[in-house]
Amino acid sequence: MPQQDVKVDVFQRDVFELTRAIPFGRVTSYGAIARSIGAAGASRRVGWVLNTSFEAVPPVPAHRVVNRKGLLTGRMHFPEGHSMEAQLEAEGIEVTDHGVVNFEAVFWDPQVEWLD
DNA sequence: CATCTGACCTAGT
DNA sequence: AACTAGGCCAGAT
Repeated sequence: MPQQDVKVDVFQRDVFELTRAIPFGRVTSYGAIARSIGAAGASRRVGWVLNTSFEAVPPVPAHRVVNRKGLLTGRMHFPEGHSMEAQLEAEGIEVTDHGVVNFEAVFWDPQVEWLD
């Protein structure tokens, strides 16, 4: 197996695992995920990987990942009928104008709060 | 093969 | 505070 594929698989596995650890009703950011899996600066790749997460089992709550300002930058990539905003609001997170309301209060930092 | 693009972020000016 | 540049790296053109 080519080295590159291994790298991708590990990165993908880590992103999925951490994203699944986001508590119900909380959100985190691409950069926070990247940092806590030892890939600081690779935040763009996090989004790329999450785009492959919709059919993963167990499910990956990709809707709980927003950008640093709390904006739903990934909202166009969600499957039809499962919009990011709808899923967040179903968890009690208010969303206005493509952004999480009271973002700082619901933000979950894996580095600080992810005790494994 | 060369460039551009993107679910982003940090650091420097 | 606004802006740019650079880094990340797989796909698309």
